[in-house]
Amino acid sequence: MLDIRLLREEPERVREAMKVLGAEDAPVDEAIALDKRRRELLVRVEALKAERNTGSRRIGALMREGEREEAEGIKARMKQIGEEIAALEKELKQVEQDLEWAMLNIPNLPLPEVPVGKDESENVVVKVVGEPRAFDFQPKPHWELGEALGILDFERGVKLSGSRFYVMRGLGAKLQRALITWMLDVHIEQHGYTEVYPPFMVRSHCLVGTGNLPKFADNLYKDHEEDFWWIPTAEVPVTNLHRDEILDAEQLPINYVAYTPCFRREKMSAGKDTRGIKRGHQFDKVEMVKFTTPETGREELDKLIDNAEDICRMLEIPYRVVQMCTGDLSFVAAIKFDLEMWAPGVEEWLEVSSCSLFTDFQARRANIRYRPEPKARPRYVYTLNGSGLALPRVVIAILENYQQADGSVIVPEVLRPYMGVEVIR
RNA sequence: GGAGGGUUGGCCGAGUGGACGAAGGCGGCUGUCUUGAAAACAGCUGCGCCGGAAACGGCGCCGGGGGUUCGAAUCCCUCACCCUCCGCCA
Repeated sequence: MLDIRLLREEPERVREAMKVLGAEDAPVDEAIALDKRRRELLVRVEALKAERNTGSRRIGALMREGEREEAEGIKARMKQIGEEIAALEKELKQVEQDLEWAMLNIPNLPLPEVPVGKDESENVVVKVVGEPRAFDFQPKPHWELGEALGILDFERGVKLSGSRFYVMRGLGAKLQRALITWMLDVHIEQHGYTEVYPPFMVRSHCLVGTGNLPKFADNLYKDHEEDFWWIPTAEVPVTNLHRDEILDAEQLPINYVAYTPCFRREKMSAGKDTRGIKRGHQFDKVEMVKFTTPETGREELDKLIDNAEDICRMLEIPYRVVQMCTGDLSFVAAIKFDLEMWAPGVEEWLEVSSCSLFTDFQARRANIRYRPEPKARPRYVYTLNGSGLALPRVVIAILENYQQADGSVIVPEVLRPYMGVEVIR
């Protein structure tokens, strides 16, 4: 959520931002009008309430003194004021609800350094690391390798749960588990993160906090009897860990890392990427989440990206860093970089991480603040997150980059202690 | 799933239809005293919103929402969560 004062004081700046984001339909003008109306109503309601409070206190005093008749007179007048208040409050409540809705549907503003562009075609490749391996045979896609090795079972996944589900078995299942454990260990031991194991189902207010609701309900699974939603990413429960809290400045930055499964409906990409394990309704991810002060947020993003890149480097898989242009930023991000690993079998760059700085956008929605100085007023923190990394796609990259002519796959060196074998065959 | 008891300020804890500012304690901050500290004493001690250049004033907040009333932490309804007991169960 943006600061309403920003809309009040610099509406042009906000409208300009909506233009470069391709979000001209965001209800900026509605919000400005509703905010104005809200304050008009508030001034009147509060004046009436002040009058009623004074009157009620007077009634109390008169009753104690036994002046019943005079009290009755004031009572009658107070009742009338009460009715006026009720009428005004009814409108006020509606205006506040409408304003809230409008504010929840206005996206975050991009940082000035974000390149302007209309869609993903104008994203900027910031750097490419590592050389794609030269094969002396035709590299196979992971679904062929995985099925032949007996470590990926698509048919049975579909039998159990339909399309976009698969089963991992044997060393395939173990490879994924090894990656989870190893990545967690790297972030905990080498990058200083604290491990968190959160709930995989959350209440809707958490999703509002991170910005998945109300706009993106379409992509989420929910229980239809109770207010439980399956998390689409660990970002949701972990960011909400500190909702409605006021943190101490010395606590910041807070660095969390969490492994969770993620659940997504993928309605938007119906029919896309249905082959293999690139895009399932359920996938695993190790996610990093940071809480920082506004002053350090931007540099912490660089650290976060570097922490994610470390995983790519240690796995010795070629990758590139892509900066999202304004038109491809997510609803909540002020700036965002993706990490993409090269997959020679499917011949594409796979998004394995998405690292974003949300400034105070999520913090305002989730009410996460900190106190800069012991006595000072609380301020909103900055939140950040990034995958470190998304599992099935790293499995794809490993299978396809480390495959051998006979269809076997060499285990990356860093994973061998976790796998217990050097080759999957 | 059933029955009962709870949810009060950073923490503990009192309260009950009216006295403006929710007692008291702890913790924290400031001051006095002291060479310094402790102790003692005194004062301060939350969050949000609105108006205002500011000083300051007002409104709201005793788990969430709604209701009764001139007036609710206090009564009623409802939801959530916690505790105890029973049942069921890995």
